[in-house]
Amino acid sequence: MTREPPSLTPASVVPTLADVARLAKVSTATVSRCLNSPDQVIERTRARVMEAVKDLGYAPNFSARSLAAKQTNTIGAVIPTMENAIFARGIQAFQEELGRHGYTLLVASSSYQEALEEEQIRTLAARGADGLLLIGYHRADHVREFLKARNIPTLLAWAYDKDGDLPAIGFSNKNAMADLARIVFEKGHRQVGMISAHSASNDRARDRLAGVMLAAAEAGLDPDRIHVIETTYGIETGAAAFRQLMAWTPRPTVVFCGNDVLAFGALRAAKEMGMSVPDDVSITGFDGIELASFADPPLTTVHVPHREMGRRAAGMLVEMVTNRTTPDSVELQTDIRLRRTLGPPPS
Amino acid sequence: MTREPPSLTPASVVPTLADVARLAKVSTATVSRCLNSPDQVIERTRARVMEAVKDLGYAPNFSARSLAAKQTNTIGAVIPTMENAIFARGIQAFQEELGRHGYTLLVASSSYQEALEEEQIRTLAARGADGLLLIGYHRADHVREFLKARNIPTLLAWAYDKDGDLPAIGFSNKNAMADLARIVFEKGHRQVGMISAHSASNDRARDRLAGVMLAAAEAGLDPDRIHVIETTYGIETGAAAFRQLMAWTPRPTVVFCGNDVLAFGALRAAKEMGMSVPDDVSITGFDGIELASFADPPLTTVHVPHREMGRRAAGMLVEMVTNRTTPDSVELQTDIRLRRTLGPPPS
DNA sequence: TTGTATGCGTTATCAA
DNA sequence: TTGATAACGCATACAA
Repeated sequence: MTREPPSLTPASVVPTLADVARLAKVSTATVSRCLNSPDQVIERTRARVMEAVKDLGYAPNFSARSLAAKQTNTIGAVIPTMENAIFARGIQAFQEELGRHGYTLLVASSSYQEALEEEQIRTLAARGADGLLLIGYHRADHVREFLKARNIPTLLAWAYDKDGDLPAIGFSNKNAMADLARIVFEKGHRQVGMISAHSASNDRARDRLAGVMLAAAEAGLDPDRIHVIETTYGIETGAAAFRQLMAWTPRPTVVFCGNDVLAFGALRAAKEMGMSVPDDVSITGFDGIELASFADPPLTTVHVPHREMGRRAAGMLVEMVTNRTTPDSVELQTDIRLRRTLGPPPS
Repeated sequence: MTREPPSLTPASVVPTLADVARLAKVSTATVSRCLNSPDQVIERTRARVMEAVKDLGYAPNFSARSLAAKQTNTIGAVIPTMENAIFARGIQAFQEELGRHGYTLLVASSSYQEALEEEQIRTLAARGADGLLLIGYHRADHVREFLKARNIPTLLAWAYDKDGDLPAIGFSNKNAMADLARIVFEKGHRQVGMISAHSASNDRARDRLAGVMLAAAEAGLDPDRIHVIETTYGIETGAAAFRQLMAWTPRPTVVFCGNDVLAFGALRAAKEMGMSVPDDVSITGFDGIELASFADPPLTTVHVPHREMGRRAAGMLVEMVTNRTTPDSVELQTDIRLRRTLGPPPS
């Protein structure tokens, strides 16, 4: 290691504010102003400073800036998993819009585990996230309190409840699923199966199930006749659940799936069992992933505007963070995509 | 705004080291040691400190820690887009493994635009990312120099070149595609189309194209007879490219697609044109996304171990960051999934 | 409009 | 084993 000279020159590998100030022959305060509120400094000196900035290739040290300014320009998001295309898609749009506002995204994932989500929330808070995006309403009380205590602007997505205690952007999972279920019951289905995500710590899953139940009740169906299997996210698990459902007597003529990936699994299992969809059994999904229309046969599902949700969530959160305001929740519209996996029950 | 008392009590909303030190009646240095190198402090005092930490719900301020320690425990990644399932999947695994090592992931996306990627790299550097994950080899010289100058450990993924100047974990896009193409040519195809991602700033796309060309040459095909269309990522663009290709004379009997999503688009277009796959035309993909086997008919493609790549990339990067070492590049194996979209050419 | 000086919450060096 | 105390790089209140 060679000894460095006493730093008359900008010797360091990465230049600092002081280096710029020295080169431009101004104080560090002026340099700082040039970068953060350029209008507060006269044209002439600003030009000089900016040139020094460029010459040195200076970029502000983020940690120092955050420490001094008490804000990180970072938004944290905790999602179940990026492997789920709907979150990947929404988060991508979220991140793009965040970028336009000068914010950076810090993502963490919970793998659908409540305890992990909590840990991630704390981590993001410790990292000084200026705001947080979380999925759905379900959350332990102490987590809500933590959020309150730290006073971190928090927005929920992928769910909407006009009476929720935190602002949200999303849709009514219950109503959306109920709308689909009504169409299904109108076709005459009376033997019903459902493959749901684990609902214990997942209000979206619960609400979708509730939607089916609601429509069933309206159609005069005995809720006890609806056989529900809860399983983890995945094609294989969806397939396994479908097989279980088909062993039930009387055998369901329709299987509602809590999301499109589970539906893909059900579809595969049906094919493997030699069943024809929709002649022997109808299958529906939820989410409207792009590939749903490529299934064989194309999948009936509820389409959700994931990108729009992500994009607008970013706008809302930036607003919340910059103005310390609490916006009204936003309800997005979903729409039903009727495709060939849904038909009348076999006669 | 009410005036705060001179802070005899831990008045602040979020507790600091000093608060903990005061409560535990030790110096801040000791508290810091308890957290970072617990073995340097005697059991008795450590217990006292830890209790204070718990009582106050203290969590270290990340910015301050980073500033003082000159490391952020953050790894940055710039990917084209999370909407591409292969990156979502790989990054998810990357992030999980990173978490196990105590690192946090900062993701940015370039939307497949070279200039944007550069900007994101600079942003991540300014944020003090301890290490960087980038996709593929293609990069402007000044970006490579920037990385060198800042001395940021950088790992490349989704590509492998034993002579590359930066360590990488991935596979040979050229060889993988050539292997597939050889099988295709053995089936007798002589009229060839290819739908490729834009290759100007994308070495993976270039290499896949080169793979087809290599196999074609081996099969004694005139490279000029291979019609290539470059397009942006997406189902619709894939479909449009396919239609163009089918207008070519003589009409291709096989269409290689640079990735599975483009192949899905080609499949859709074929169906819309009333063409039968593979009787009228064969179609192949690349990536092996999970839903490829659900296409109608199921898609022949090259399967890449995305999760493994992400997971191991995390391990390598952490190693690079902690030990300031440069690992050997790792070559992963891909495998060909022959499915029904590939058949012999129509007779 | 610009400069001075202080503080942000940690880590780390050096003594004790 | 522990405690003072000086960085770390920047923002900002206050002064000039």
